[in-house]
Amino acid sequence: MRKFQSTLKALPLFADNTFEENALILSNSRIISCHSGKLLFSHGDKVTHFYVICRGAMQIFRDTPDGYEATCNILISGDSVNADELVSCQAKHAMSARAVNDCSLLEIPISWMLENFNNMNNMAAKLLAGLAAQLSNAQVDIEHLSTMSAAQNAACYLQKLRVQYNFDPLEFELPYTKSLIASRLQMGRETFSRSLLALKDHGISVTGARVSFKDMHKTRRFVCDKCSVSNQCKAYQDLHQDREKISAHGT
Amino acid sequence: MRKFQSTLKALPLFADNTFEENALILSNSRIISCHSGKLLFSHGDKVTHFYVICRGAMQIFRDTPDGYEATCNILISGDSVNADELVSCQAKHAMSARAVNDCSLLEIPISWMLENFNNMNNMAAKLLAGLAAQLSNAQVDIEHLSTMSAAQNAACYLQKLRVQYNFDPLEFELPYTKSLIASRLQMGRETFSRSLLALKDHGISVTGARVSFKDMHKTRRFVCDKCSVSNQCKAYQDLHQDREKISAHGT
DNA sequence: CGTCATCTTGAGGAGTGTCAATAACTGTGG
DNA sequence: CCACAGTTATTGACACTCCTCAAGATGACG
Repeated sequence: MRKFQSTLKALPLFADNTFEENALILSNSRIISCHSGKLLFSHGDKVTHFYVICRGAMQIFRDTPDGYEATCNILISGDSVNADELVSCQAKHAMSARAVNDCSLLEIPISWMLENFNNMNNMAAKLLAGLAAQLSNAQVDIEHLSTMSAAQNAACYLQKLRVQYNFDPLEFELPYTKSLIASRLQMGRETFSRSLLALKDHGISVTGARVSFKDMHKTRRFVCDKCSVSNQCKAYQDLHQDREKISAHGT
Repeated sequence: MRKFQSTLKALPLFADNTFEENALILSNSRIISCHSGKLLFSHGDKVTHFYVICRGAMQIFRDTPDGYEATCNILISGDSVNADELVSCQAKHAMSARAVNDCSLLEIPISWMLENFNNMNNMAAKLLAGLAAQLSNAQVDIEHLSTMSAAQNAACYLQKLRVQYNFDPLEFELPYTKSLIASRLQMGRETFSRSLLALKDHGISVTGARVSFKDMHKTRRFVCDKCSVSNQCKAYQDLHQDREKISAHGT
């Protein structure tokens, strides 16, 4: 168990805990691996555990009435998967979660979390902060959906990816398939494809999975200003520097 | 100050506090009135206070680049106005808030809240629960925006109003102007108007501000099932019974 | 080289936003 | 009680965006 102490230290949620507190958590949890494509849980399943991503990315989605699946979010290392369900004491999962690539997850029983997270130094505050950040993101998504074109939405998402992964500001590779991104943006694959073409006029050229920003001036005029900066709240600001540490340890 | 003890007791956020705790809160806060149409705060203003609605309704909105304003939410008695900003320690308001009708608000300095809410029995948990509920609502909104027609959206919102205000299940009057509701639903006034006409085919007839449900079977097949039940989390389930108490005392 | 998954491109149509004109409602003052 | 102005709501016509279906292209991998 000792070897996972550094894993926990690298997760924002547990970073401020004492050695003893994290040891207590580790003795009541497991680190599981979830290989690419595997369902972690499905809509309607009983909520048994609270999960935090140590490595990899998870797609959170719901099944639409017409048989498709719509992606609500794509979470990465450091993110809590179901903090909202923990807090609102939901008995059943409202969404489904699937591994986008090979993942490591910290798995803590819900009952244990409910009894103990209030006693740990900053965990309640961190959970609050994480929820507030998620809410803020959701509100921005709503704003984007209702006021911006598909192309603007796509451009904003590319910006967000750049910030989230701390990518090279000029060029990077899409970390997910285009279909997944389109689904995340609540649009059809075809519309996303056409949108990427349209971005050429606004300083972003996309060939294959390679995204490159050619003219930041044009781009900045086209996207929403909220997406060029990190909208994480204070407690999560250090996350970028931590990502590498997290990935290094979470195996 | 004594007379406001019952006002606080009626607000879910403070209902579980002791007499002494609420006395402490009252001695560090004010109850202000905000008449219809008045701006409580604007986007960009410094965040100085945490607000809870005792009576009336507040429109939370943002200004769109093209000069209009888009409504994010309409909050009513018992709701916290800016719990997210409190928790994420934002220095400036991300949205604006305006009174839809004459309101009473509990106004607590942010600094005091930050220092003390962790010490009160259940307040941190209540704030968490409230945020989780808001997040869940936002996610449902996204789902609705991207998968349902304008008419379905409108029908769902009518259902939600019925639940939120605990209205007669068969007939009620819209509590806001149609323009405001349309804005809340992220659609044009005209589209909302046409949607209401279309609802006749699905068991809902709207004439003027009067909404009546004629055929629940048809309606239930048309709307999303999440909107017919309260999606508040446990801590807020008692709210319906409390609303009258709140209104009675919050003057 | 074939197979499978993913992505692109084209054509057509449903749904919603926009503009403009008209109608209904609200409150005020004569 | 009625006339008036101001707000709010409805209705029509039109354009545009995005979804859908269908076909073809590209790429990864055995």
